[in-house]
This record gives sequence, structure tokens and C-alpha cells, in this order.
Amino acid sequence: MWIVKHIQQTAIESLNQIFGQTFTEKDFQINQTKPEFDGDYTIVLFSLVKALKLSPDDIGNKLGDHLTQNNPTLFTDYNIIKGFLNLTVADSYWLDLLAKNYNDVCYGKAKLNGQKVMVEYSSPNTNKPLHLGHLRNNFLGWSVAEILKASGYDVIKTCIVNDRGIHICKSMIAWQLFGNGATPQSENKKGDHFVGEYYVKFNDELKKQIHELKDKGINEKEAEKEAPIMKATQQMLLDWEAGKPEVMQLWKTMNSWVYEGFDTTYKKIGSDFNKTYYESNTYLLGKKIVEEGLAKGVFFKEDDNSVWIDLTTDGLDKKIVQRKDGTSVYITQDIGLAQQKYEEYGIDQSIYVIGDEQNYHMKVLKLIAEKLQLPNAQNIYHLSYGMVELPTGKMKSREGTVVDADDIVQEMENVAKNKTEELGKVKDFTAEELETLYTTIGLGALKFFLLRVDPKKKMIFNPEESIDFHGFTGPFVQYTHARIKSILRKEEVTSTKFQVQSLLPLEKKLMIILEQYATVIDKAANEHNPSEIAIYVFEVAKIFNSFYAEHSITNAETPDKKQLRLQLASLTATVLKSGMQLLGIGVPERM
RNA sequence: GGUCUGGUAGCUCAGCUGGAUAGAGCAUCAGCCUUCUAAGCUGAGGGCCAUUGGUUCGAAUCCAAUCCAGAUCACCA
Repeated sequence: MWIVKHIQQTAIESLNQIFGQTFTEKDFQINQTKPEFDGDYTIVLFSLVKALKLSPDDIGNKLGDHLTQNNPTLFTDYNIIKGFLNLTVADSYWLDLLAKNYNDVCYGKAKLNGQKVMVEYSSPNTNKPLHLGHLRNNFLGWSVAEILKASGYDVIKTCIVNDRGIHICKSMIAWQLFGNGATPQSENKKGDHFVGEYYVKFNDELKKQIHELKDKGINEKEAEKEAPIMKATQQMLLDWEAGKPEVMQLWKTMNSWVYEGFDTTYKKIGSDFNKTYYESNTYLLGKKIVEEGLAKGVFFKEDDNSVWIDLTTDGLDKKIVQRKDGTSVYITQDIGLAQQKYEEYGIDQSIYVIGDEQNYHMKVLKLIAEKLQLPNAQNIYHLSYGMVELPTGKMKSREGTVVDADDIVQEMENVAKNKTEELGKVKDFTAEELETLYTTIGLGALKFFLLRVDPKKKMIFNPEESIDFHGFTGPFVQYTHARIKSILRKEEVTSTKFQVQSLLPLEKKLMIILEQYATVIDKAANEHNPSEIAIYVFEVAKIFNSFYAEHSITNAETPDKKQLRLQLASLTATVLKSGMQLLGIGVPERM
């Protein structure tokens, strides 16, 4: 059992024995004691005053006495300052914990809880390469999945590829018009970038045609509809839906180019999926559900045959779920897919990692699922994240202010390379080892930067500052790990039994935070928030570095102290490695 | 206009299920490598927690209003 819970329960017992009243965990708070006071953990007494009709100091004295007298192996001392009962936890408690866990690579991770969760993330369009926004999505989704695993869930990672629709036809048309049979191979370009260029070409041409039409006196809206390239695109979508062979062939070819490019990027950034859904397979889903919904009275039919749901009593609007021509709209597919996911995997919880611009859509999806009484509809969770913006404002593909995913990764690697060469600590590495190291550090910096912020908040990416490798960054944590490993390569923990009675302040501080790892995983899992892990891991590294600067490990005061510190260093390395792994970041042995 | 987010140091962010003098990192300034990796450590300066009211022993945190910024409200996805 973890310390806070332990204190809580002991305090509840003591309060019961002293005052004959029963309290619960929610009746009083336990915080870590602020550094300026003596003690390790603090019970806030104010909330008990009313029920006990005593002054905070009175309660504190009685509780403090009782706790220390009845739990000598847990508490050694207490003091009361202005209504706060500061408890000192016995050093033997920390030492026992350390001895039991210093060698456990699974330290902090929970056992399977029998719950199955699906995490859908990434969900790219196959008409352009991934950009920085996609990276936030990918890193978030992957990390949340890992955190949930560490917290005891059985996790299935999925991806829905938006591989069809008008936007895909746009790049197809442009390729037909301007491609002259070019291929990624012939142009020596990555497939997704190659296709993305035609998407841009489409928009350029469209703009040109609109301009020409406007000169002829046609208004903007009309011009966009009437532009020949747009008409051709719409025709192509119809042909696609009709399964016209040459269109299907082109579609398959161009998508395969994109997939090849995506594969490279996914492999590089470490995204993986247990199951990939394709919109071209799922876009017709949901029609059966529309029928069922009509029968249940959840949906209603308009005179023109379109099908709707009325969500006005839930504070939302009416929403269409099927067009008058009987075709599915976006939300219909999603309901269909939601059900398919459940049928295929019997999931207890379904998490969607999708940007906050779709908050409304996801709210509607969940509501509809609930009204249709789909299984576990209430456990649909939209992990909504904010947009990534540049200091100059939003990223806009049209204005060329998009930060390309492959570019930024490459840039981070270059910085890692320059920095590493400058420091010259790994001159004996092979070329291959160096490449791996640059990727680990560069990608680590990028992932950490994107994950250290609360997902729901929009974030500003400043290319200049973001490639900093000092302070609250991935490389800082990686460096701390490498430092520890450097010691552990030379020195081993040789005895688990040693005579150390007391801990120095920094040793204890380190032990206290290491003890919190499992609690932090749990919190991060419940809140679907990797930034909890990033902040924690940084804090651990910071405390270790202070400890490292203050106390020598290899030249400790006594052999016993050396053993203790080796154990501490070992557990720290484990927690850093494990925590970083939950963020998808590797930690090097040397750097 | 309706709904939903967010506003904390010069910058980027923690803290938000109410608790002690509001914390980090970057940047600025001053120190620390003949000792385990200086991608490090120690210290200094820097704040009307958007504004105004309310709730209470206590509010950055909860409530209300206002101001500012963003998202969304398609027979697009």
C-alpha cells in the first residue's frame, strides 16, 4: 500500500479510537509537507474541527500522540503549526521500501485489472503528410495507451484512416492534370510528401480558376462551385463511389504512395496500432443503426426522407444522421464504427484522441450512442487536445506555415547531433550507435515538449526555444539516466543488508518522490494526462541531480552508505526509464 | 448571438476535488568542474494569479457578472 493511503487509514483508525467518530478519506486532506517545515506528510486539521468541536491544535496533539505511539514503525515524530499536523515518517519505512524494490524493473506498474480499453488516435488523411499537430495527437495517443497499460488495463490501439472523400479526390485530380505520370520514385520523394504537393497544386489551380470566373462577373461562392477543376473532382468522387475501375486504380496507387510515406514516419516516431480501420470500409456503416434508431424512436424522419435526431433537450441542436438520398453522413459512420469496435473487441472503454475543434461532434456522438443504448456508451471518452500554434499564429497549410512532421524530427536530430559532437562524450560510438543516439535525443526532446503540457490546452511551439535541451526537457531526464548508468556500470549493489539507521535530507527527498510513482501513474491514467508523468519524471531527475551534486555515491562516507546510495540510484534509473517509456521516450545508457 | 475552452513571472508552463509565505524551466545576473558524465549544481532578482463582487476560519482554486482570446453551432469530414 502506498504511503498516503497508509497514513489516511491509520489516521482514520486513530480518530475513531480517540474520539469514537468514523471519518472517511474525504474528510481530511493529506499533503506532502512543505520544505520549510519539519515533517514528510501533513494532515490538514481544519476540516475536522466542526465534527469534533475542538480546536485544530487540540485535535492535532491528540492525533499526533496517538499516531506516533501506536505506529512506531511508521511515524517517529510530529509537530503542529497553525492547524497543520506535520508527520515524520520513519526512515526504516523508506529503507524497507527501497530494499524491496530497487531491483524491480516493473516497479510502480499495476497488475491487470480485467478492463479493456480502446484508444483511437492518429487518424490521418491520405492526401497530405503529417504535421506538428498530428505529432501531438500521435504522441498523446500512444502515451495514454501505455499509461493505461501500466495502470492495469488491457489496451487496444487503433487508427481510422480517412482514405476517401472529396479531399482525396483533389490530389488525384491534380495528379491527373499536372503529374505527367510522375511517381515518388521518379521524383525521388517520400510518398506522402509527393501526394501532398498535388493537393497544394489543386488548391493553386482552384484559386486561379475562381479568379478567372470572378473576372467574368461570377460571385465567389458560385465560382468555387463552377470551377472546372472542382466539378471534375466532384465527378471523380461519384465515380469512386460507383467503383469506376480507372478511378479505383488511381486511388489505390496514390494511397499506397502515401502509406509508404506514413509507414516511414510512424516507424520513426514509434507509433503503432493493433488495428487499423479504413474509412473506405466503414463509411457505409451505420445505416442499420439508423433503422434501429427509427424503430426505437430515437430518430425521426423528415418529409424529404432525411433522418434526424433532436438533441434540443440536451442543450444541443437537431442533427442529421442520414441524407435524404439515404447516404450516411460523418456522424453515422462514427456511430457504426463505435458499435463495430465494441462487437469486435468487447471493450469497456473507448477513448478518442481528437482535437478540440471536434468537441461538439464528439458530444453529439456520445449522446446518440447513449440514446441508442449502445453498450458502454457512457464510457466513450473524448481525449480532446488543443491546437499547436506557432508564435506567429495558427498553422495554415494554405499559407505554408505548417511545420512538417518529418522536417521537425530531422531538425531535432540535427540539434542533438551538433550538441553531442560539441560535448564529445561518446567519441567511441560507432556510426550506427550515434544515429540511434541522435534519434533518441532529438525525438525525446520533441515528444517531451509536446507531452509536458496539459493536453486540453492549446500550445505554442516556438521552434527556437523548443529545441532547448536544458531544464524541463526530455534530454535533461535522459542525461540524468545516463549519469546514473555510468555509475552502475562501475559499481554494483553487492549486499541488500546494510546498517543504515537514518537518511540524509536529500536521500529521503529522493525516496519520497520515488515512492509516489505508482500514484502518479494512476492519476495520469484516470485523467488521461501524460503531462503528469512528464512533470513527475522531471521532478525525480531534478532531485536526483541535487543529490548527486551533494553526495558522492562511489565515495560514500561508509560502505553501507554506498550500498544505500547505489540502491537509490538504481531505483531512480528504473523510474526514469519506466516513466519516459510511458511517454514513448527512450533513455540512453550514455550520452 | 447560443454553447464550450482558456487567461498565473518578460517568455513557455505547473498548481485548480479550497489550506501554510503562489512554483518550475527559459531568459537576466552572481557563484561551482585536480572527486561518480557541467546536456549538471547553488543562489539572486522577477507576480494586483484578467477585472469586480460573493461563499468561509481560509480563494489562484468554488459561484456570479464583466473584459479578452480561441473553438464550435453544415444534407463537409
